[in-house]
Order: sequence, then C-alpha cells, then structure tokens
Amino acid sequence: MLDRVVIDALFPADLPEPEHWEQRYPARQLPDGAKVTRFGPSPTGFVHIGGIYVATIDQDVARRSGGRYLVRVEDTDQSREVEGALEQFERGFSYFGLQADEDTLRGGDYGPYQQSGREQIYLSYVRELLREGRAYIDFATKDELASITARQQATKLPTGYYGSWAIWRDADPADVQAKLDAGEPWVVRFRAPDDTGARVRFTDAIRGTIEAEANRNDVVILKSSDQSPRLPTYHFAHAVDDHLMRVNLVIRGDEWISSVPVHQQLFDALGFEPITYAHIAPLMKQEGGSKRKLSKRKDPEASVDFYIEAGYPVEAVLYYLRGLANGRLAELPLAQALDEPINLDEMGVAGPLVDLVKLDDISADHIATMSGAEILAAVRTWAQRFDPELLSVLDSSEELALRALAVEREGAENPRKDLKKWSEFRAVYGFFFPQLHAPVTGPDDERIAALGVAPDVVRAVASDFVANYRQLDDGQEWFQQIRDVAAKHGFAKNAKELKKDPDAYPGSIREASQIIRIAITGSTRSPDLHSITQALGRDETLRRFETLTA
RNA sequence: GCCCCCGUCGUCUAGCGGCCUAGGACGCCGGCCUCUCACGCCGGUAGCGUGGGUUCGAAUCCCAUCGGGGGUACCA
Repeated sequence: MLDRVVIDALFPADLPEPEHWEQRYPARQLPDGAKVTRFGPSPTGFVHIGGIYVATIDQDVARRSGGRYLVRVEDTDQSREVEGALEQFERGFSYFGLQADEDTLRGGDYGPYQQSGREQIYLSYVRELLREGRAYIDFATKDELASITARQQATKLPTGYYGSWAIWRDADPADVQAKLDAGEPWVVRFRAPDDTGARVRFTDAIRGTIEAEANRNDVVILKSSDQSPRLPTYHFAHAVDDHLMRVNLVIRGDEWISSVPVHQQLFDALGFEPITYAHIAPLMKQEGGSKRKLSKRKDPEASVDFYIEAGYPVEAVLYYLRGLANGRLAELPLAQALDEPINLDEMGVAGPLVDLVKLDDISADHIATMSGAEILAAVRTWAQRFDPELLSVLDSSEELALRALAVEREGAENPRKDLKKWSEFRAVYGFFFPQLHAPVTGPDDERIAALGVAPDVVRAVASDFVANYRQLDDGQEWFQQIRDVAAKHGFAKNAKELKKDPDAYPGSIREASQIIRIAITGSTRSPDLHSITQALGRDETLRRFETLTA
C-alpha cells in the first residue's frame, strides 16, 4: 500500500475531506416515502425519445411522492461532447414539458448539476479510497489490457482486470513511485473485495430480485492523469453524485443491470447507504426478424426532433409513452392517463417496440377532441418553425382557417380524424386557402379524366352547375343541385344503375359529384362538399370552376 | 468465451394452477352508412418459441433447449 504522503501529494493540498461534502449536501427534508430521482443526459447532441420516456417516469415518480426530480448532465466523456448539446437537450425536454426541480439552469442546493463541475468532489473521495487502500494507482497500458483480455478468452476465463491479472493491484510501492516519477499517466482503480465466486442479490423496483456474480473487476474510477479536468468514470460518479445529491431511487436503462454489483461495492466502500434501482427496458425497433434498441444512427424516430418536426401533439406522445410504461394507462382516456401515476412495479420487463402507427392513431384521436381554435393555434406554433409560408397564409386568413377546421368538427357528433400531426395540415386543409390551392387545368385535367367522363360532358355539367348555383344553407337542398345537373345530362341515379347498363350513361351521380368535388377541392377525397362551400363562400366556390367552364 | 435480463395475436398488453374454447386495444380484412374520404357501427383474422416433466388440471410451477436483448471500455 502506498504511503499516505505519496497519495496526498497526488492531489491539491487544499482538497476538502469527504466530511466537508457530507455537510455541504445534507440529507433532504422531505416527507416519508418521497422519491428523489434524476435523469442523466450526456451532451452528445442527440436527444433520444427514450430519454423522454425515462425522464417522464423519473419526474412522475418524484412528483407523486412529494420528492424531487433533478437533471444532472453526465459529461465525463469530454471526447464525445458536442457543441450546443445542452441547449438542444433543453429545447427537446421543455417541448415535452419536462422541467426538472433542480438542474444547471434552475440551480438547486445540491449542485453543480454538471459532472464536469464536480471534479473536486470526486477527487476527495478518490483520495480517501486510496488512503484506505480500497483503490490503487494503475499504469496498465491499452496493449497490456488487450493482451489480458485475449488470454482470458482463450482459456474461457471471465474477462477483466482482477486478481492476479491485475498487474498493479498489489504492486511494490517503489515501482509505483518510479512510474510516478517518470511522469507516466495513471488511473485509479477500485480494489474489488476479494470474494471471487460469491453471489449477490438485490431488489429492483421493477424486476424484483436479481441475482448475479459478485463483481471481481477492479474497475477504473478515475480517468487518466493526462487529462484535465480529471474526471471519474460513470460508475464512480454515479455513486458519489447520487449519494451527495441525496437521490434515493435510480431509474435508468437496463443495460446497467450488470453493473449493479460494482455499484453496490462502490457504495459500500465509500460508506454510503445503498440505493434503490429501477431498471427500465429500452424502447426497441423491429429489424428483420429481430428487435434491437432504437438507434440514433439508423432510426429517425429515435430522435425527439422527429416528433417535433412532424408536429405530433405533445400530449399524444406523452400519452403513448406512458401507455408503454404502464399498460393500464393505455386503456384510459388521454386526460385521465396523463393524470394517473406511473407505477414502477407495473412496468414491463421486455423492451417494447415503438409503433408509429399506434402513435398516429392516438394522435388522431386526440386531435379530434380539440376545437378548431386549439388546432389552429397548435398548427401556427408548428408552422412558425417549419412552414413559414403556411404561417403567413394562416395569419392572413384566420377566419377561413377556423371555418375550414370547423367542417365536420365543430358540433359534429363524431369529428373527423383526418389530422395525425401538424405537418399534415397543409395536405389535408390546404385546398381551403386560395393561396395554397391550385385549380384544375381544365376538363382534361388528369384527375378529372380519370373519372372516365367525356370532356365536353364535364364542361357542360360544370357550366350548368355554375349557371344555376345557389349558396344554400341546407345540405340536402344544396346537394340536390348536383342531382339536378346530373339528371339533366343523363347520369345514372346511382352506381348500381350504371353498372347494370354502363353504356347508357355518361356516369352516375357518383362521377357527377366527383367532377364538382375535384373542381372545388382538387381531390377525389374530401370532407362534405356542402360544408366546404359554406366555408369557402359563394364567390370562391364559383371561382374554382372558371377553368372548367371557359 | 464468460455473466445478466427477457420470451402471450403483426404491435402494445391482460393473465399470477381450474373463471382461458386465452380477454382488450392498435393494425389488417369484410360489411353497414354513403355523392368521395374520414368518422361511426357490426363482424372477422391472428398468439402462449420448442421439448420434456410436476399435477386430476399448466399460458401460469420445474428442467432443458431455442430465440431476442444487454454487459464484459479510461462510453454513458
């Protein structure tokens, strides 16, 4: 074991003792059963939808229990850091209404909330572990490490830096000193308790009891001395930060399950109270016949930007995510589900596939419950960022927009579900707006030609329709105008009649209606025609026939 | 290689030894409504990974096997 003087010389002389930090960050005064949770984003410049998923759970559990939810930026890997990542994170998370009770922006009594700002704290505890002989200085090179792993694999031994493989674990202090004097870079490794073969068990708040081999690995806890700032690995930062921030429930991805034995040893060596874990199965993606984690490289829907750009309503996404967390919530109406608590012990243990079709359905259902004014407001907000042209049209024709959105919605028993996301507004409602609507080119426009009605008949039908057109309030009466024109030009009363004797008619009422529909909306598929003309007004309605009657 | 987690319709799931001929939701298919689309309504499709046990009885318990996921980093 190294001499205390040697150890202390490796650290700043004014480095506080652990006791200092313990006092600086006292136990929280919270009601019984209050959960303090935390979400730890890495500033890699990509906000993953899985982060929203986990953070939603973190926040919900904390708030329900009268506890605290904090965000701690895990930036111990400076090489992966991306410029502006924090702002991006903030934007993504606030879009989904996920505000932390404590974080870098809002502050709090347990900061800094960014690991790169906590160097002194980690160092205090590393030095302490070193003094106690529960950690040691290590000079192993990458090549040495690779060789150890290779030899272990060849002999089917568990891989890792442990026991007699750990070349610096019980090194002669003189050798250590020599390396130090030579200025060789060093890391600090945790001295794993020597209980090889032992089994450990712990209770996971989601999965129940989990049993595993005790950790044997002397994991690195402090990264290389040739870096500045001197930062800890995740494992060590987790132990120190979660203890000092008085977090009592760690909710994280299940890729951490295998690390729990190390974490427990670390907590124990540091003299910290053990902590409760809840390991969440990650959001998955179907690929071929198998599932894999949603990947930020391959799957656009892994990014929160995907949902923001598409313009999915926040509530719909949140509702979907909560339903994935607790199946029970997916059966509840949206408002109620957003209000019900998420229970950890109800969470599934297998990773769910994210199903955009399901999200679309949820979203369409939700939008159908909104008023036209609410929808317009949401579309405007979306368009502000993603479709400036649409924005200006909306702003110059607000009344029209409201009338358009009212069609088969306001006062309707079963409102249309024709909008799944705000980005679809233009395609679905665009034709209402003269600035966005391209009139048909004429009787031979291919959309009309596809109906199979002769161009001169089309022109005649259109002309007659326009000549006698009356803007009527009653839908049936209004539609009678089309029936009359159709009858006059020999169209069959219904499709059945036409089918019986196809050559006897230019088409049926169906085709006649479609001529009118295409002229007005540009499409063979549209909401109720009468309602549309009500929204458009007489003049605009007739204007849309100009190219057909000319 | 070694260690851990997981496995019910295409998807999300209910299910905790008899209430299961396995329930719901989304999707899909068909029908009704109808001037198109959407909505709505009605109906249908489809699953306990496999093989052994235990038991009067197994989706539920045990074992094995297969499949999927993760860890085994000075990444988180």
